[in-house]
Amino acid sequence: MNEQDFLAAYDPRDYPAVAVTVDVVALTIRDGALHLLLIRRAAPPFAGHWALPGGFVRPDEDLAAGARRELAEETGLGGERLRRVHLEQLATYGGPDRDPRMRVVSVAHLAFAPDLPDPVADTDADDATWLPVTALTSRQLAFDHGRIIDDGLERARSKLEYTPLATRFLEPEFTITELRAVYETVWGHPLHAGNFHRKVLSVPGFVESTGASTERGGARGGPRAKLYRAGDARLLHPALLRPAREETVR
Amino acid sequence: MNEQDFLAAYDPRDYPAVAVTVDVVALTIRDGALHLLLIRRAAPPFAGHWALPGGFVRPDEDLAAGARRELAEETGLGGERLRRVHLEQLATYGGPDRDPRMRVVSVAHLAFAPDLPDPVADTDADDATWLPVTALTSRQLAFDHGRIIDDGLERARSKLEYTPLATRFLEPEFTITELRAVYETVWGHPLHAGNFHRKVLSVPGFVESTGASTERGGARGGPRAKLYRAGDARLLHPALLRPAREETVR
DNA sequence: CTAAGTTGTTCTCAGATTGAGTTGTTCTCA
DNA sequence: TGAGAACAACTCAATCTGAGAACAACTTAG
Repeated sequence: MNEQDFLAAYDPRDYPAVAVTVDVVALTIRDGALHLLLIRRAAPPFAGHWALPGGFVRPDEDLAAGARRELAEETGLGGERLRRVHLEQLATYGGPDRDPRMRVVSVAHLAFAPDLPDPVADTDADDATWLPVTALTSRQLAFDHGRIIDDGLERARSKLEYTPLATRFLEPEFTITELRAVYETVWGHPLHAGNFHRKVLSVPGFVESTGASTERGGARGGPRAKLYRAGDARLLHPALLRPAREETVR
Repeated sequence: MNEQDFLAAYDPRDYPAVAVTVDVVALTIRDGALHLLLIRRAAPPFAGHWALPGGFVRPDEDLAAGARRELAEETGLGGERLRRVHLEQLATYGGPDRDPRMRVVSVAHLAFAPDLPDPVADTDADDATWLPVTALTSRQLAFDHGRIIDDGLERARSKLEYTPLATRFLEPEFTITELRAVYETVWGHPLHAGNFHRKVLSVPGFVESTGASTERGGARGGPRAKLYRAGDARLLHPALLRPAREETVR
């Protein structure tokens, strides 16, 4: 039987309930480290554990809209700054036993945000914070959120290779060094400054010059850096590949 | 309110019903052209239109298991040959008005299969066939399946760049020329035979030699080709990039 | 059986891209 | 004022890529 035949004869109330939620893996860079927005659960199951921000999709909203709403609620963000956050669908997690209470199919999303203020104290009991991704063990995480986060991090690392989305971690105007810092913290290892510079400027549409420079030199000296903004490319051609990790063959 | 609080106070029967289905974009190569498994709808809505194979997720099954089951039902495939089909999650489509009857959230999957027999006549009224992807206009497709197919094709094209999954379109033993033909039909343009050969053999873990050769030369002459099987790499390093299309910047 | 044409595989070579290091200059801090 | 930092540009060798040629092993047509 296929989907449509089934639906034709289907009374929703007769069927085992499935809940559809959206969850968000929201990443940002603070103090040179990759951080993740998490919520501390007050109630069981998994009381005291960390969980991804998320909730039910509302009847009138799109999945992406739901994810953006959840992000807005949890960060207190709105308007222009919310619109600048990159949001994409990550994957959907729907194993029968993800949640002990009922079947929950969760459409996970991935967000890249510039450094944001600490989440506002929400009306509900749970508290939200940005946590460094290195500070997490999967034991401290609710449900299968450890797995979702791992998938999100891997997706983020590979997205930086072939899209200009690294710019979404920064303010609209940035220096090449700031952009390199994004790559270094997401990929977790240092890059050659000169080669990175050359590459970024040579990929068409990655960045465009604003003509201006920073007001001051670097914190510990050095000349003022030129400022750039994101270009109009959606994809990087050629890509900016991360150096092969030792074990290319496994 | 977040997901977990909500669920704690939640009685499924009170909530607007959401149906969760899995759909499959199944691709194969027949006679040198990329084909897609489609089902002709008998009943409205979209009677007479083509639709992706799919159906409800069962209470006890995983999303991936549901997709594989749908694929098995529609192709009549089982056992070893079904296991060899590559299946991955594509994306989830859940706009409020996708289906005129009720809210349906559909988790689309993408499958790569070697050339398969024509689908068996199923018990239900609709008939299933492999159709060349070029023969489709979005008008002839039900729901938002045109969009899903487009996303699947683009994903397939890019997966060939950085994974060895092109081998999943072939039998377990294949020649380099057959592998090149997969790339050419999925990407839609010819590749340089010599360079392709060099590249495939130089990427660690892409293919390994069986030591054997084909029984006969090509249909119109030429030497026997060496046979290879898929190697153990999950990712191609370095990737096999498709030639940049003219408009890299848009 | 032979000739003509096709194809798998390996080379060659020029051009582009990459990795690594150097240089020069501008700036901050002590 | 001097020392150190860091932006930006450059150099050079190693590698990778695109394009084409060579050649032997095969096919079919005649």
